Amino acid sequence: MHSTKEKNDNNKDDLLLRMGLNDNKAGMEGLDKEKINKIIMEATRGSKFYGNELKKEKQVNQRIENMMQQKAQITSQQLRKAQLQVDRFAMELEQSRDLNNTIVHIDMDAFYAAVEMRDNPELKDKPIAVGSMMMLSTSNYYARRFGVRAAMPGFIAKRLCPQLTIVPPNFDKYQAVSREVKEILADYDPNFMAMSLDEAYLNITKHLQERQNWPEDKRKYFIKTGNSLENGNPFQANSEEQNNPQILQNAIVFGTSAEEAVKEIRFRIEQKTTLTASAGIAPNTMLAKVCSDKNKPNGQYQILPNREAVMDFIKDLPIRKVSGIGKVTEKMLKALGIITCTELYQQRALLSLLFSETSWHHFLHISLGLGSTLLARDGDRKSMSVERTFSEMSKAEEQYSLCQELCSELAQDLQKEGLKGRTVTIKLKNVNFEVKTRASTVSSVVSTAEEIFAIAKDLLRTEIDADFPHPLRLRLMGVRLSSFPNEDKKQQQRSIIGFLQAGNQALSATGHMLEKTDKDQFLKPLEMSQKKSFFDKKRSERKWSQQDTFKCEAVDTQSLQTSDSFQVLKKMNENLETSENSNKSQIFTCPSCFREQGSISLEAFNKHVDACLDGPSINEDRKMFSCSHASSTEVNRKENVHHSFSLHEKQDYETHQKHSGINSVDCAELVETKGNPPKAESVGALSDKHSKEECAVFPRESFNTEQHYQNSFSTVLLEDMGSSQQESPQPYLPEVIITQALVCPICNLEQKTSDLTLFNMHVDICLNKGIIQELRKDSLANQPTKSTKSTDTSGQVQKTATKTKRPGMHSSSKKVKPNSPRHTLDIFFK
DNA sequence: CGGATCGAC
DNA sequence: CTATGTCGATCCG
Repeated sequence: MHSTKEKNDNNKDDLLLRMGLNDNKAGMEGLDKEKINKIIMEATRGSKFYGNELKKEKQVNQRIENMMQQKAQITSQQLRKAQLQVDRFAMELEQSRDLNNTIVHIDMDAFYAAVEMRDNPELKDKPIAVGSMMMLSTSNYYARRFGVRAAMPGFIAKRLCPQLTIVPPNFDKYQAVSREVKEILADYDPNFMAMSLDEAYLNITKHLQERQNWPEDKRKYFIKTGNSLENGNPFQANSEEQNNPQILQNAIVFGTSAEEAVKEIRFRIEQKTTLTASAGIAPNTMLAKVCSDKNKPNGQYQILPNREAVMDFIKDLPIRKVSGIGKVTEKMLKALGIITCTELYQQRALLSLLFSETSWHHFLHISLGLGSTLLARDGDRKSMSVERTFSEMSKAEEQYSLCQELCSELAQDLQKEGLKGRTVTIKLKNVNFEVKTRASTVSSVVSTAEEIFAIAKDLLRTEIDADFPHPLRLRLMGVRLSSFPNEDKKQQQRSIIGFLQAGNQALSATGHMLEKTDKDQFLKPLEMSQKKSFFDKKRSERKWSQQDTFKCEAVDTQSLQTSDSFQVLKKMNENLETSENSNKSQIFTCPSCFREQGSISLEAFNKHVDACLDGPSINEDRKMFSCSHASSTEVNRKENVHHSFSLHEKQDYETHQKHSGINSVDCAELVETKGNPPKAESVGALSDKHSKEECAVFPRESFNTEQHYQNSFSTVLLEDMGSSQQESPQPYLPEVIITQALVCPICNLEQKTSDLTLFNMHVDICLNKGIIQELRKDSLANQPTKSTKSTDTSGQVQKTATKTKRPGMHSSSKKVKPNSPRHTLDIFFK
């Protein structure tokens, strides 16, 4: 449809505008976006690859359509309810916000290409890429002006930029350089986490503390003006850095701030390797990563450790920039009108109904600017594999022998790490780019080439037979081994600890444990798998995941007018304080109708709340939510706990990278050179954010054959903070917008926010500061029994309709064991 | 557990 | 001619 297209284009432009990317710097050599797209299209159209891309695109579109149907069935009550639940969780997250760490993300600029240019002067001032005709790992900024990107096949890059020099990768060299860089990084955080050869996270919190007392000497570095830097002072061109560090003669003194420390790191890297790096400084890894992208190349950016700064940064941030949000997720969320983090936050209730628990939790973290503050050493390897692409192979005999070869290679790699596993998986990709995997698990571990091949061969044979009389026309084959046994001793220990922690988490569910809710910590259910069978586990997870936990939790300040909120909260707190055990008689005030419910059991109270919520006579004026994502209170600083892990670098990964052909797409590079004009060369930069954005091979239009979704959605993009959340079969009531200043009744300070949610959070925190700790201990002490609540729950409430299947909703791994009523209350009062 | 898919580098 | 390789995680059946 015509209008559809227009809308999309507008959205895109808008996005680009917000990202500050939509200017094509004219005058420089290079291509504009249209030309790039055209060339790529021509090179692509009609190829098998393209056909498969279209097919995949259709599947994604289908998923979106399903999602939209589900969305259409959601009632306003369900949504309201979800809102309460989600906001309760958001509140917990807010309280667990930890701003006390200084996390740095270091990212070498166009790493492989930069190394090649450094070591071969011929390549200076030329567009180059590292890789092969088949696939490029990275390109320099010059080449990027022509649309040449990482993850692009070389032959297409050549069409975009005929002068392009493609140099084959020298992984050994990159590794050596990487080691040099890591030596520097270790000075600032011995436990830093290397993500690849060119990227690492550091927690420099401790370093900064010590650094405060350092004499100038220890922060003083001499500028090397040796041969390698014949062009003069490497720092000279950088106006930004010129001010701060004191430059005296040939030395620079860096300050004691985080920003200065990171400048020092980058300075030392450049001095040592003649390569530049970019960096991001923030209170958590998620933000640091995004930051490092902001002033790339050769720049840095800091988000100051206060909530306001974080929220400000997050506000217009396109979700796609966040690690973990890929092409598909971006598209699905876009279908819901979500592009920025603010929009992601605004739709949180809906998302909780449409996505799995892990997914919407992740989304909520992102939209609140939360992330991991720990650099957890990554655990033991879970699988090892080999795969290879080749020109079409149709003879079964060749296929078997190739399979055998792969098994041998795999066995070799396995031997290096002394690994044995029980599951063998083969991967096949045919000439149409369709991928299949077939797995088989045996009862005892295998590791030799012969053992693995015996299993892989059977799997392969089955596939060949299945297609008989036709041969398999393959372009890729792979073999993987997984299901490694648990390392006995340690594993058992960990298993016990893990179990206890899981218990704690389920019980306390308060800030304490929640600080770990980042992606990294989310997972790790492995301990449980020993106790229960897989299916047992799944079953019990499902059982507890949803409905059960709902009732009393629905009580939430969010839904209340501020004054009422305070009253109710206070009252409930009093009740809690005085009543020893939950299920006895207590006095509750219904957050929906605001009537005291007298001395009733929790179940009864829950029933009442449900009735109130579900019933027709809902207090329609009730404030749902204001959307502002803006600043608010400075809150709840946690103690600075320093976790130290043993040094761990991802050597495995890198080693593998090394002796496999062209891999490791340098996806990290790219992007917006606009806001901050790059120093030397490299201007222009075509819009896309390459690291992501489907490695940009295809013009968006080419695959978007069915964009009509965009229009069929009733979702309304919010123009300002007060507008309704979204349209649904039963549209929402307009929200009440609080215009007057909000003054916290506890601390008496005016809160600079018009966002009720945030204000309520503040009040809650003020109110409960002291009490919470006690409640936590309390709840831990009183291990709740499972109580009658679940039956109670099943008795009424939703159940039907939309509860079908949303994209997954395990209460994955760890959490949410049965919540006792007592516990639920506990959660509520934080 | 098996298979497909996503995402990162 | 010519569109990677390796790993971890999630979700669904």
